[in-house]
Amino acid sequence: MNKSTIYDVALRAKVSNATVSRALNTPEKVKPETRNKILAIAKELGYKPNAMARGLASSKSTQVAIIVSDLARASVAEMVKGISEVAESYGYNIVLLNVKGDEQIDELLMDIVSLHVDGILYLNDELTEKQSHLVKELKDNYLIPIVLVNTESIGDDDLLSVTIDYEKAGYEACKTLIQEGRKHIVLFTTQKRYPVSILKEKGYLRAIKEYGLEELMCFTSGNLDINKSDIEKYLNEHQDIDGVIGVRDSISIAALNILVYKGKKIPEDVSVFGFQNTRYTLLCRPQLSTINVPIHEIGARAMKILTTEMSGEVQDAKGKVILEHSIIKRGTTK
Amino acid sequence: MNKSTIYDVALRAKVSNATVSRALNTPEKVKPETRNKILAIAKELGYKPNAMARGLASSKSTQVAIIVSDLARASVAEMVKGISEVAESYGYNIVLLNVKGDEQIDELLMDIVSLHVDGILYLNDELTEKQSHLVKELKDNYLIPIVLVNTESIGDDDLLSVTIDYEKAGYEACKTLIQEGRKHIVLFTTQKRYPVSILKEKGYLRAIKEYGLEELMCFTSGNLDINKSDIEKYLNEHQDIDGVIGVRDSISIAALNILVYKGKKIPEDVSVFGFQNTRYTLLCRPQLSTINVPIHEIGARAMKILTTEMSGEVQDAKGKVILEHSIIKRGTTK
DNA sequence: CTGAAAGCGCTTACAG
DNA sequence: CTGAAAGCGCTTACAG
Repeated sequence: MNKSTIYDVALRAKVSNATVSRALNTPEKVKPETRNKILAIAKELGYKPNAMARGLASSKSTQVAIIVSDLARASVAEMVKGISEVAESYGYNIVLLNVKGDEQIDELLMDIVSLHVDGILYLNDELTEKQSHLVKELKDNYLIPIVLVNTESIGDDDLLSVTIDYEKAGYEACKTLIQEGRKHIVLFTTQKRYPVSILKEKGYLRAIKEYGLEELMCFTSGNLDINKSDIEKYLNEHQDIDGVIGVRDSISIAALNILVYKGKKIPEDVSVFGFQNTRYTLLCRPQLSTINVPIHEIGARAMKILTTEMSGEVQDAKGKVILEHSIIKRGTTK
Repeated sequence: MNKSTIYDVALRAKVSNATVSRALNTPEKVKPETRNKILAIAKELGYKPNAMARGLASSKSTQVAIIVSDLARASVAEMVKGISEVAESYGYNIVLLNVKGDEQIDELLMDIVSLHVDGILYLNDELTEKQSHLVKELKDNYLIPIVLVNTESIGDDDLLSVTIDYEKAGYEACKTLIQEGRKHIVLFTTQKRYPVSILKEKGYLRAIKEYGLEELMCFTSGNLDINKSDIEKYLNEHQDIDGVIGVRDSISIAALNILVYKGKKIPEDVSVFGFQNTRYTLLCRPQLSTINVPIHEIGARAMKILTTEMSGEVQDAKGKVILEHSIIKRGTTK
């Protein structure tokens, strides 16, 4: 059993607990001699500051909440991994919170208030209007720094966000297929109206209109199993499709597989394009062409903004940071 | 700005803060009349108990640490999702911690001590001997409940674990292929010696020996990119392979794709079998036959053990809980 | 550079 | 059923 407190260290070092605290947190304020002695004793005693006590006294928890919708999705998991690595390097611990739709969002936010986290990374691309408003309220009422990650706020909720230009990405995805000579390009998107999906659609539509092609959008459930039948039905009714874009890699791959089963050659007969560059893209056959999202940069930037806000230096409570994405061509495009 | 404390509530309700605390935590100890009044005022004031203060006073953080190696792996992400849902239903918050090999494991554990989490879920199937020992030490020195999830301890570190019988699963996977008439069954496993991989290998070997077949094991890096060349090389050198088992779905799928590119028909020429039943299995072509791991049951059971240990009731500090797995046959087996 | 003291916001025996 | 009081383990002005 090993639970020494700051007093145990102070006692052994023959100093006050205040000095021990300083030796640990602001070493420059302590005479080197004293400091070294304290540090040695702390180590010897296996002293580990109690984060709760420290948090209570300093009103800083050194915890950041990460809010996700569905961690089982590769894009989400990969992003959380990237962000948590950055957060750890900043000395923050991650509290992982799951939003399941709009029902329990109130509880969730209450929970966060209780936790007194130093900041919130909201990386739920399935952000709804209700959530957007509540998050804004939370920020305003409790002055807690919040950054939306890989998504952006809805309407006039001017929340900070770090993301890529999904409209442009959608445009480029579509244009890539157009330039391959595709004439009948379908966009498989989500039934639910999420900000990011909508942006991708806009970009797709812009390219379609620019080149005078036909708009072809199919709204799938987003659920892996159900998607399949939605997509299958659509492709059966539209035999002339020669280009497919999915708003998620998983959707694109579902379509890819169906196309192959229908006897299409990829990419000879049909080009397929995804979004996010998840691991899925490497496990399908052929490997999926997609939009690459700079996960680590996004995570790093979001944490940077959060720390700046947390330090209370600059409070530019609005603004959107757009990072560069790139197009990755693999086997599903020519 | 909305930061009322327990005193604000007490003041308005004309009671002591102790009574407010009781009304919130042990309502049966407060007269209904008083209780309702307090609850109403608390709600009106938007009072949210400060988790750090509560934790400090009660020495219970209601936080559980989840330790993972690589959240970007589907099996890990899906498991974390399942477990965090269970933990949330128990009222615990999740602190997500990443182990990156053996280097920073000491820091990580120190961090956990500081955090004063109520329990630890160690769901790193890439568990090493060093980690196993340190975790055991942590448990013994700080009396903190720890459960290994989907993995098990090494050597004589008698840590609690909740997992499936991976030896049996390996045996069954191999036997499934044998019963399809396969004679040259290779096991693609990881170079690094993890407890779970080793169990799968044992099971594979048991079936191979039982039926007098040839042992064929190939040790891959575990890294998605590198795996591919390892596997490709192996398959080129062993043209007679008619059965493939991978210790992870992703490895099996990598092999599956290579086989198809080599002109093999799946499952006519070669059967392929995976482990874990991740989402990957639904996105490959054909869909992968695999061992299904009961994620939610594992999570639920692990949390149950943790809460029991945390309550200090039973302290059966050793023991292995084995849950039932199942075999899922899809398109990669006959 | 160091110490005494107050305070962070709760919980929990102890009395009554 | 309720209150006064001590205490959880730190931090941080304030003095010196």
